[in-house]
Amino acid sequence: MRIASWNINSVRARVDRVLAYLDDHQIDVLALQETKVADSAFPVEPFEAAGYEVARTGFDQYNGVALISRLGLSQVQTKFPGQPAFGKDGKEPRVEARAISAVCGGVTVWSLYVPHGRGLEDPHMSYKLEFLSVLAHDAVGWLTAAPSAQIALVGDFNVAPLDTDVWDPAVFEGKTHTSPAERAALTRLSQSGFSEVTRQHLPDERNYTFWDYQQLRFQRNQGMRIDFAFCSPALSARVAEVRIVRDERKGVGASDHVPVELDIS
DNA sequence: ATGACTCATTACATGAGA
Repeated sequence: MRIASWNINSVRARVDRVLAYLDDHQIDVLALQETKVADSAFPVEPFEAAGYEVARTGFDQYNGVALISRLGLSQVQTKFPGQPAFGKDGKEPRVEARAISAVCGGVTVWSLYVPHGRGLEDPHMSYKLEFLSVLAHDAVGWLTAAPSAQIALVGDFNVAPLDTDVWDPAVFEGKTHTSPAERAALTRLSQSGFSEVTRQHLPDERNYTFWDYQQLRFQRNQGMRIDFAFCSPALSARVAEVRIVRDERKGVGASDHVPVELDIS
């Protein structure tokens, strides 16, 4: 069984690329983030024509997550318990489309898009930390309830845990993604009993999953490692191989993130 | 030397991303 996660930065702009990727890489379950589309406009048909089922949640052009599976797709949830809401400038807070889960091939897969944070003092940062804190709390609860559960928490976590996960740590001083608070929030998730399997299998430094569109970041290999896969103990034991598909950053019309793939035995 | 990001939107400028 092969599970992949990919921040696609608009599924409509890249549906052909995703279809080609599913076929070329023989992906069984794909978790997408930043689909940037309302549910009513999601391109479900091309995926169904390729033999996949689709579950998605999206309200507008922001955020949006989806699961695409050819191993079944049941028990869909479009938020995790306690998932925090966000409202800017006094607007009514809303639980954004940043989490979706389903049971696919016997594994509960969560596609997660952690809030960006925007700035260390921005209200969006406390939202980000709360999002990760509640997620870690839920994760502990899921394992307590079912220690042998097969659960994968995959997605764009918007945190670079190590200095070697960015091309130049100095660039990020005073900014988001490398701050102690953000790193601590992600550490709490790794202390929940879940293991971050991409680091386990791919420990090499500067193995990035994102390169900004600006300033020739990809050509200069100035990237960030911010996409991860936290697996429950029973699922971690089945992870045979992990790949970061760097080639998907190449060419016209690439997302700024690349897929992360897990081979499950 | 050049020109320097991409996406979506009651679009032609703005918000968001990281």
